[in-house]
Amino acid sequence: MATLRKAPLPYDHLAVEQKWQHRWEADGLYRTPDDDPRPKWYALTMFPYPSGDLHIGHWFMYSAPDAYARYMRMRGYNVLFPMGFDSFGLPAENAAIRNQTPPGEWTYANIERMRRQFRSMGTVIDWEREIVTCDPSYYRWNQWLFLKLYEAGLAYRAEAPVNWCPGCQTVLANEQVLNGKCERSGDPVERREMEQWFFRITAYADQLLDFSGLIDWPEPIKLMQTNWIGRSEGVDVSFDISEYGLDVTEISTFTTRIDTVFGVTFLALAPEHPLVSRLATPERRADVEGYADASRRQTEIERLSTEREKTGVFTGAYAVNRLNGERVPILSADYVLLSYGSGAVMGVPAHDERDFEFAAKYGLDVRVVVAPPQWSPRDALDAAYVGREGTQVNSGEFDGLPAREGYEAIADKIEREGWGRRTVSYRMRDWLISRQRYWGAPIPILYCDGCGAVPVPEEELPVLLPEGVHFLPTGESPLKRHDAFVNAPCPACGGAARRETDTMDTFVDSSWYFLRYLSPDYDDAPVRDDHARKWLPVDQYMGGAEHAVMHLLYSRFFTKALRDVGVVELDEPFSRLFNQGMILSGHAKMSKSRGNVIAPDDYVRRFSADVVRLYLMFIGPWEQGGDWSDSGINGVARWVSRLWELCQRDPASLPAQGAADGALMRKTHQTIRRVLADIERFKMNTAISALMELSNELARAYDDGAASQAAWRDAVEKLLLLLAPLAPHLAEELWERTGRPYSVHQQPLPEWDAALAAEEEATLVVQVNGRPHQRPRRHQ
RNA sequence: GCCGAAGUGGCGGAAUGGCAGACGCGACGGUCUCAAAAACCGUUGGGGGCGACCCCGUGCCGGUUCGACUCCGGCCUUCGGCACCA
Repeated sequence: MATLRKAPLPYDHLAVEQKWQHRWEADGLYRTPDDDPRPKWYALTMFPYPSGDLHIGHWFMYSAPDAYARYMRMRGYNVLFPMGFDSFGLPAENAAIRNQTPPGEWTYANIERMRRQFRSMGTVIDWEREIVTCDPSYYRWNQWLFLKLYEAGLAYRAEAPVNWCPGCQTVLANEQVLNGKCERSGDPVERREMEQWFFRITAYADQLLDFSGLIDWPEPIKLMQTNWIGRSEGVDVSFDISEYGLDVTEISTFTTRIDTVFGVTFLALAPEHPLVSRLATPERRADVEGYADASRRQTEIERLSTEREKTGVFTGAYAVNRLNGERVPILSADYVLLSYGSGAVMGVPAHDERDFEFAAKYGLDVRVVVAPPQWSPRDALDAAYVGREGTQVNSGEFDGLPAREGYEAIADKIEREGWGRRTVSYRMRDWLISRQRYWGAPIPILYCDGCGAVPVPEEELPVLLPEGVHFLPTGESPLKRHDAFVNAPCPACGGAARRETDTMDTFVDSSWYFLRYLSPDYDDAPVRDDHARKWLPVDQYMGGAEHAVMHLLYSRFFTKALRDVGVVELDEPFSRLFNQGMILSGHAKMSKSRGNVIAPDDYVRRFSADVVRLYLMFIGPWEQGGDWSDSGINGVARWVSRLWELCQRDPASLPAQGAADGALMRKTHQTIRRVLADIERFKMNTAISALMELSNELARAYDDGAASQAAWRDAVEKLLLLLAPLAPHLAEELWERTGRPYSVHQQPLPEWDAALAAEEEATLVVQVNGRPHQRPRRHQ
């Protein structure tokens, strides 16, 4: 901290801040009563993982929401602003493996430290409502909710190809794989065939695409969710393979371009498609199975690489295109994904870029069936024509129709003939929630040889995580080797059964945590009905955009699913959403290896929590993040020092009438208007700069003796009220020292008067040819 | 490749159709001091002029408008998301 300002603040900030923190807590100033008659406002910020320290990113993330919550309180709302810890997860387990400390011990020690650090911020958080997701009193309800979804058919177990992270020794949900790598550890993800638990989020795809229940969400987040869900309308059309005498007589394919079906020159099946090996002719079998094995062995990264040349292999079999009776070859190709549509594609090289590239490589025919404008039958295509504008050609009875009409006419015929039907496909997959790790909520299921998968009865919840387990360096879950945990009687038949040893994805915990704050100690349900009715939905949610398709989508799904099983009456969890940006240091992400980590505690000791908070908000618009600079925080400390001195000036020496009274009042009302509007929109940076301007003007007016005592007192009072949400300790201390009644945080916000805020004289700018001309002198 | 966001002084940023650069940082000059730090005062987009002032300037090229950082079209760069989704 070499460049930091050496002079401390002109007051003992540590003593002042502790004094008020204790007083507020002793008075229960920030308790949120459930029976308060004022209108409710549920403000929520994403809760942290208890990694050990409240770092500067947390301070950045919580300063603006705290100011916002305080602002809403002063606007007269009964504001709920709770906090908790998202405390299941891998770091605790990795720490346990490293030093053989139980994950719970490590986690709770971290939570304790972070609670202290949180308190040093001086937030408005109601700690009586704190929740800790790794606590049995919380995860009991996680398990209970799982059972509700299970009963409703929304939780199911299935064998499926899954993403396996070798580093984390567990499977991952699709959303948790980025570019073929584990979102957490960065290890390349492998494909495995495993029996796992899923939540049927796809059943809600259309509801999740409907954002009409939201009041104000960033458009980019809605768009990301829309793209992630990836709804496509198209047609399922089948091709005849009855000539092979199998029990399966047709292959179904999904297409969004049924207008191009007369251009089909091959069929491509995913290598894992069950029909591939059955259709392969004896002489092709070895090649086909070798190809399937090779694609199975590829990692996600290799398979997903778009630069890679498409590969495939001929099965030796043919399928009949029922629209024109043609026999087309069936190939197996790894650009076809088993998990999308039916895992089979009708190949139309003339009108699909991928099919075109594939056909070029394997010498397959290219037949134009949607003629581009200005196209002549003699023209060969040098690329696929994917436009929807064009005329049907080579398409039998549909020739001459515009392709858009051809699409409908062909779809009608297919439905009439029973060859297929219009349908919708989604990119989104069901949510894989099994994790092969210890530190999570156990999935409350038993396996019995006689009865199969049996849910743990509600009254036996929670299924407790056993303590005192031994961790192997491989990361393998100790639950698997824990006989006392695994062996349990079957609830159905009383015979010997084995417990599920997988735990739930920690995103399950955070999908409903906003409910538990409403009745954290309630024992009969995850949330009390009357409390849910009073407080929900969350009015303003705040947090990082990195959760666009994970936490935010999961929470929306959970809310709708819990509504449907009767737990809550709610369509959307979060009415308004605001995303903050990221705090950087030296224009780079903070990391230990870069050595650019900013430790907030050091700065708090030197400058006060208020200065750190003010600086983090002053650095720029909250949604854009910002770059930490030591000289920047010096500037805020300087301003706080000036404010301290300024607000305590003795007005006794001021006159009864001041020459600048009008100007001062105008500035005061303009400042109120600006600050209120800015905090509302999370533009804390401009709210603070407006206060700086007002304080500058106040200082000038005092020095010039141009303010009356009354105007001075009024302006200082409004300045302190506006400062209260942004610098709560400083405002409270100055409020007291200027003889005003405790507490500034129980005062209403000042109001502004449009007439008083209006400029008294307008400057008329004369423009000639659009340029200012003869700029008038400004009158002082 | 597709989708989205953003490009403004030395730096963080302000202004979303009306005097570009508020507020702050940094820098420079000054006051105080034996000296320095801190604090305080002043100057600070670039260029020109002794001066009142003048010219240029918001990533690039065009357009709309009396007037564009702001709206429209096309490009460039950076960041974020998705990435063979048929």
